[in-house]
Amino acid sequence: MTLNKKITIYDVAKAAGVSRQTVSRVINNRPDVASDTREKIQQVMKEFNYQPSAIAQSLSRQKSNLFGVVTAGLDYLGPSKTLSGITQKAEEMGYGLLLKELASFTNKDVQPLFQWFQSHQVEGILWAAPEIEDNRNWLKDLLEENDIPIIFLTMEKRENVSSVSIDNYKGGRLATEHLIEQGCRKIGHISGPLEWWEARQRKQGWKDALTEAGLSVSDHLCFEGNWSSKSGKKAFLQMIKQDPEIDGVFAGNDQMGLSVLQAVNEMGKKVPDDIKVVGFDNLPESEYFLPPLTSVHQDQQKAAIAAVEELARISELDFQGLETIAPKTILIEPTLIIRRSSLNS
Amino acid sequence: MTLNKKITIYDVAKAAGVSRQTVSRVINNRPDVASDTREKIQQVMKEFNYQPSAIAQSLSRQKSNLFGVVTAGLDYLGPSKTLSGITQKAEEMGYGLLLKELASFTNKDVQPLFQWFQSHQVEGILWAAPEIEDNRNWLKDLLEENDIPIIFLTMEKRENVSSVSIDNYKGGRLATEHLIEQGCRKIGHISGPLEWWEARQRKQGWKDALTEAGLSVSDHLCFEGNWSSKSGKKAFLQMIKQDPEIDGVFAGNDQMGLSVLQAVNEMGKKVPDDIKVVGFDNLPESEYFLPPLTSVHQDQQKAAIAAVEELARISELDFQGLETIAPKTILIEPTLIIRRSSLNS
DNA sequence: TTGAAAGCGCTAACAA
DNA sequence: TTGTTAGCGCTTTCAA
Repeated sequence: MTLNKKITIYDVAKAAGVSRQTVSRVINNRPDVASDTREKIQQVMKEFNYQPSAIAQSLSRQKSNLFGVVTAGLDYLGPSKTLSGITQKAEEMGYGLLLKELASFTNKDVQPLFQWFQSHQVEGILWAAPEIEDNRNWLKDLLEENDIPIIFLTMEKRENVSSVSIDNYKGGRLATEHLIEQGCRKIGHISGPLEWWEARQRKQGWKDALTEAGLSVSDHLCFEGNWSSKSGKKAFLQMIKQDPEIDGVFAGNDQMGLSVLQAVNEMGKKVPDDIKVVGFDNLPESEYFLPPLTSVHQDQQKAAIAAVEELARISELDFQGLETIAPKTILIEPTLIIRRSSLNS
Repeated sequence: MTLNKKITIYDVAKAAGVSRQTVSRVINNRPDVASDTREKIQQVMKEFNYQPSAIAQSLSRQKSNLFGVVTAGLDYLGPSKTLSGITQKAEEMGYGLLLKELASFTNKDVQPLFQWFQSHQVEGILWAAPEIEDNRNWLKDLLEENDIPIIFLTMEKRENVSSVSIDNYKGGRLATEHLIEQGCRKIGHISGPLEWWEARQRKQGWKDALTEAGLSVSDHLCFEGNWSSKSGKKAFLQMIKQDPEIDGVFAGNDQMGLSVLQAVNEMGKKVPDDIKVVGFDNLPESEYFLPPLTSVHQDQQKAAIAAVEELARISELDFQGLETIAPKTILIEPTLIIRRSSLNS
């Protein structure tokens, strides 16, 4: 009893000797069906291996049970961890996912994307691509034109939009304050690309921590990388040339932190004795660097879960026509994982 | 002219003073519309910001333009690189993607998943989760029951199923042969979990390379890890205890390779002078390990692209009712990236 | 507890 | 070149 023709509700109804509506009631677990009728129908459905068409249901109910997800840079660890959290939570809550990956981080032509989602009747959109440069400029237009609930992961707080972000500023402070506690007095920062909001936040955290501790924050203490190990090394070499007395480095991510470890080693100096290093992201491998790298841990999974929950809440209310949903900004706190690279021996 | 009520083809037709059919023709770029009629309609569509409902189109055409994607372990690098390739290529070819992530690698209850995809009328399925243990046991049942075209990424060759895989066996050989060339005579292997097909393949490549070179392949030369740096270190320590004369290690991935570097260092020995190391995966960071790690590079992007192309081909033919599509197994060749960890100084 | 009729938004087949 | 008629597979009234 397989394939050939697609089984429809009509086939089931006919075989069970009832009307399509009654079958529909069974599908939707309505109470108003005689129990023997129900059983009969269920049996036929099983026998035919019947699957109601989600498409027909969506059309009829005007409800798709689908969320749209926008990601970018899936070959990076952060975005895919976030996506993983989204898939798990969405599954748990019974939502399907339509996935789009931006071709580039700075893609600004988001119109087609929204139209596509709209035409597929998604009930909400999870925007899980990082905020870079002015790649949120379309937001104001969007808010007027678009009536699909949307939630952003990782972006600057805005009053009229819901978002869930890791507190990168806090992370920057945690890292820097720790280095200060460990006795560092000249703490450099290798930032991510400053078009990234996250990179700017981390840098600001570094800056404020230094200022509060009464330490100097001159420009030649911060160099910009592009997240890659290669760029981190280059930035570090420039930095150490400008100021050979640097005794602490806060790297914008672990990859750049890794290359600092390498560069220090090649200079014939020692981490942590001569220079202490802290990274960001807490890669699984960081524990195995030489020496193991202290790092700021951000729980992207947690952020993703919060985002899905909030979106479900919003879209549910939206569906019921309650328009008065106040946008909400959720911040997730990072934590510092301390390892040898930053500790006095 | 935004939102409020959803604009349908009917609204457009009325406003343009034509029938819905004619509008439909314009939507689908049919030639048989007078050019002034077409312009008029297009203008109305623009004015109303009209978007045809993909759901209604799917139902009517019996064609969704959607592929289903199954992934697992998105927080690992491999699966997300693969997924990234899939999204890019699918986008390029005009397919949307419905995404599901398996809760665990060894999930065997795939029935609901298939039913869900089926109910959404996906035109094909990309199975991008690794083959582990007997998590392909459902294949035989599936092939009978399921009529959706499906293509697997990374699995053992099977006559009746299409798949695209990296040639892991070849990768294992490349790594090992390279170590032999560099003069190693006692080459150990730290494998991934042997329930993984990929891990078994890499190991077999190692074994065969040794055998062909006339080197011994005793059991205490291979230990099993679980891909993590931690497990790699443990495996290496066991190995070196059993046979202190080991002068080369082929690690099943770069993470485990990394911890071998660490462990050797802690023993007071040197890589590559005392022990040479090769990894697998060629992580971006591997270039910055101490010393930089030689590694087998697998182009998952390429595999993903091939898979999408093949699936599109199959599903297209399938849609036309041509049932005679011979399953195809595509193998992608890995390459060896040579760095200091394996070179004579 | 069940069924008939209408409709979700669109397209295919046929006529005009 | 355009319109009419019938669906696609299901759900939602409303009536029986």
